[in-house]
Amino acid sequence: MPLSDLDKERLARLEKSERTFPAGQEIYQGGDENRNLYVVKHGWAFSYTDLPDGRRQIVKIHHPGDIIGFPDVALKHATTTLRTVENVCLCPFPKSSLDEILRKSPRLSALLISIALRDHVVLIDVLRAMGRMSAQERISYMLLDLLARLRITNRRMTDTFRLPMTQSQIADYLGLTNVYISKTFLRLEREGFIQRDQDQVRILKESEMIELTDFHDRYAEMDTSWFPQD
Amino acid sequence: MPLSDLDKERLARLEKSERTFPAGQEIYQGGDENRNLYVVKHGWAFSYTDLPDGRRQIVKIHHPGDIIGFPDVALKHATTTLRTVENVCLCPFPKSSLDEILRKSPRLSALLISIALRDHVVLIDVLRAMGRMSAQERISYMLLDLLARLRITNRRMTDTFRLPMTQSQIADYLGLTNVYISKTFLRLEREGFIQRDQDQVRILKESEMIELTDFHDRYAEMDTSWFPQD
DNA sequence: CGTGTCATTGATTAGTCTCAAAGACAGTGG
DNA sequence: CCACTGTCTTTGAGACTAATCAATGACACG
Repeated sequence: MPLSDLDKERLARLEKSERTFPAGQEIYQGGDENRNLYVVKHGWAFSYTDLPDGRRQIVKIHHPGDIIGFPDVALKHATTTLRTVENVCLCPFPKSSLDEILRKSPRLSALLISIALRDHVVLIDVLRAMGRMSAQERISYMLLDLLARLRITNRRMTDTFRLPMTQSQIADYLGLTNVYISKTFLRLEREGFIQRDQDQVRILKESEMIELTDFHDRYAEMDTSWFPQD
Repeated sequence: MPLSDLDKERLARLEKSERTFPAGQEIYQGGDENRNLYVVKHGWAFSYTDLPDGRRQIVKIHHPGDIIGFPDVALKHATTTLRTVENVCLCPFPKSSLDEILRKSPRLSALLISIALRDHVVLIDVLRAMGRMSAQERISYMLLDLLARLRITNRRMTDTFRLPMTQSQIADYLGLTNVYISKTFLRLEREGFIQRDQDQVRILKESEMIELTDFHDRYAEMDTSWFPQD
C-alpha cells in the first residue's frame, strides 16, 4: 500500500529499539500493566491464557512482521501471556505511539486498524474451527492458515514450511491433547495430506484441505479502498 | 467518557436512519459486499458462519448498543451472516462514515477502536472457553458474559435476565448440540447454579460460577486514559 | 553416559454426539 | 373453544471422538 514518506518514517520509528529473547521465555504475563506493543523482527512466539487448574489455551501465534498486543490496548492490563517458541527478536514501542499516529495520520491509523481487524476475523475463523471441526480438520485448518500467513512475508514459499512448535503447543492452540495431535498428524501423513521431516511440514493436498475446512485466505482479501488519503 | 459536542453529534449521525426487522430474519449474508455497519437500537441478533455441510458456528451475539460489522471493515466481503433473534431495530450507516471520523476526530476514533478491540478480547475469552472448558463451564461462562454485557446498558440489572435464544442457537454459539445444552441446563438447575422460568434466567451462584470459569469482566476493565484529547 | 524433552503407541475411560421419541407450549384456523 | 401444526425442550439408548494414563522410543544436550 502506498504511504507517504512521513508515514513510512513513523512506521520505522516503531522498530527503533529491538531486543532478543531466548527460546521458551515469557516476555510479559497476563495481568501485567499494559505498557508496550511489539513488532516481531524474527522468530515465532505465541500468546496464551491458562485456567487456574492449568489448562492452557494459546490464542495467537505471532510471526515476523506481526504486531503483538493490539487487542490489549483497550484494557488496563494484559489479558494474555507472551512466550517465545524459539529465539526471537522484538521491537517494543509504547502504547502512546498509537496516540500520535491517530492524531497525525488518518491513513496510517486506518492501516493499523485494518490489520487489527483482520486479526479479529482470523480469530473468528479459529473459533469456528474450535467449535465445529474435528481434530483432523482443525490441524488442516491450522496448517493452511500458517501457510497463508507465511506467504505474505515470504513470496517464494510454495508448499513447505518450518513448524517450530511442539505438539503440546499445537494441542494448546487447537483445544486438543498432545497425544491426539500426534495420532492425527500420523493419520494425515498416512492419508497423504502432508509429509513431515524434522520440523518441516509439506502440504501435499492443499486444495482438498481447503475444501475440507472451507478455508478462506483473509490475508489476501483485505480492503484498503476506503482508507483516507493523507 | 466525556466527548465534545461535535463528537456527540457525529455519533448521533450514525443513528440517523433506522430499520426494523422481524424475528429470525437474515439481514446480510457472508460473502455479500461489505457496505454498511449497524448500531443496534433494540432486540438481539447474532452473526454466524456455516460450514458447507451445515455445521453452524455463531460467533457473536449482538445486543442493544452494539456496533455490528466492525471486523469486516478490513475486508471486501462480509465474513458472517447476520440474523435476528427477535424483533430488532437497527441503524445502518456506511463504512465511509468511519473515514470521516478517522480524519476529523482522533478521540472518537480511539473510542471506536477501543470498542472493537474490547470485542476482540471478549472473543479471545470465548475461544478459551471453547478450547478448554466443559459444557457446564461453557454455559456458565456464557451466562456470566451476557450478564456483564447487559449490565453496561441496564444499570439496575441484578441477577436475572431474559435469554431469548433457543437452545439450538446456544449450542451453535458454544460448539455443542441442542440436546446437550438441554441436559447441561437441567444439571445447572439441579445443582443450584441457576433458575429458569420461560426465557428468564436467574444466576444464583454468581461468585462460584466466576471462580469455575475464571471469568473476567472485560467491559469493566477498559482503559481510556491513553485517548487523544481532541 | 545420564538426563530431559518430545513423539509415538496402546489400553481404557469419559464427555459429548446421534438418533429417536415424547412432552410442552404458542399460534392458527375452523 | 378446540383440534391442528410447528417449534422448542426433554428424555433415553447407544455410538464415537478425543481424553487419560502409562510406557517406550528418539533425540539433543551437558
